Amino acid sequence: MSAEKTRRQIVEAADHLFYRQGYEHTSFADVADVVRISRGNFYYHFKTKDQILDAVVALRLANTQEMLDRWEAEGGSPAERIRSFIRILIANRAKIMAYGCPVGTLCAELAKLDHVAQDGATTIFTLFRDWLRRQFVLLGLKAEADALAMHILARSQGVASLANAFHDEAFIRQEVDQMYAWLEAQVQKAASP
Amino acid sequence: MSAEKTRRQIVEAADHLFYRQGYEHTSFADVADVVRISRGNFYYHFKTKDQILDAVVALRLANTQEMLDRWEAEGGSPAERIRSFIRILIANRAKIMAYGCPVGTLCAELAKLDHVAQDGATTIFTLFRDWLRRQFVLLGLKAEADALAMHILARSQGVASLANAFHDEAFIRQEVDQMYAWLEAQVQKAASP
DNA sequence: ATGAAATTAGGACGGTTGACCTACAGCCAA
DNA sequence: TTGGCTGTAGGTCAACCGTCCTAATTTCAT
Repeated sequence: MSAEKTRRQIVEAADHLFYRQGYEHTSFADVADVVRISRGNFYYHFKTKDQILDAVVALRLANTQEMLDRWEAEGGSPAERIRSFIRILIANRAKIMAYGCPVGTLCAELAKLDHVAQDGATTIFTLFRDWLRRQFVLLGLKAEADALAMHILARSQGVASLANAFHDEAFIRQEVDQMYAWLEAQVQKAASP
Repeated sequence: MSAEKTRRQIVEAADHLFYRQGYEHTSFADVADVVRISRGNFYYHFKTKDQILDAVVALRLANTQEMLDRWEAEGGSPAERIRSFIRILIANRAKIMAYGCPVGTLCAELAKLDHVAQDGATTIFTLFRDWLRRQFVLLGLKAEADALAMHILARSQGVASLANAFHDEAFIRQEVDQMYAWLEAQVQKAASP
């Protein structure tokens, strides 16, 4: 098996486990067991646990960027693209209820560990933030675009947090509907100056 | 020193450390160092780490209930009481930016650990939820009261989450102002049926 | 004052962790 | 065939974890 393939398997397994169990609670052995390799082989690809985390963050950054690019390429209106973002809560509702938001929970954990990769994790948020801001600018809400982006990002985080705590799917749908309505109101506001 | 006092010191130190470092990342030795007692003495008061967590959750429940009771006793309007809740974000902004929301981050961590005390931590949320619901009922919004309570709880969680990730105080103030405005709109809606 | 009970100190225990090392198998160019 | 390089296996290591035990000290009722 090629080194590149093994490395990718490690990172993907770590990504999965970090999301479900948290970074600290996941050991080398956990990841090695999933990939079915020895701990020694593991060490060949990654010298430290921090290096795995860096690779996982890089993977999530790439996956996020790819998703945002795809939404942009699909050619809908800015409003429809923002709805795609909101729709994540519905599409991933099962995982969110079980493990929370992958980005939010990782940032929170690294903040408590005072980990060096903290900024890297926050960069995933920044990807969403800048992308959303751009959509609001396209909607003609240039002055408030960043605040609107942060607002909807915060709403999503809040929904994920409580959905995780209460395991309440109806709550997710209810809040998502409100976010759609809120977005529609912003679109209207932009249309009538 | 009385056993009760030592025990209280342990629980308060653990409460503090669990908030700043997380539950798993905090060891017996960490807590013992803060309280300045031996690990052996520690064991006299708490047999397992889970027992400490239970005590910490109980302490937070009691403190939360006491705060809510105080707000209720202060005799303001229901709207003013809800504003007291929103104001937490401002009052605790420094800690929130550094460590996130104490309730939300604990629930998220315990969910990932699949810990038995998970439900206990969620109960703290329930305290806020029921209290807020009661305030909205008093405002005359009985039918939507629970949804409104969950909504504002989610907004708070979202603000805490992003404030923690971005360490952005201006964002907190901005969102808090919007929450005040949102509350005012709910009050108006209740007044004009 | 004295003995019993409550409280504290300090260390020992298995077990797990991240980190590290060496040995070896497969491969490919010389 | 040889020898170097890549990739894998398995084991070792010190450090730390939660847990547990015992002895010493303090407290307090009698």
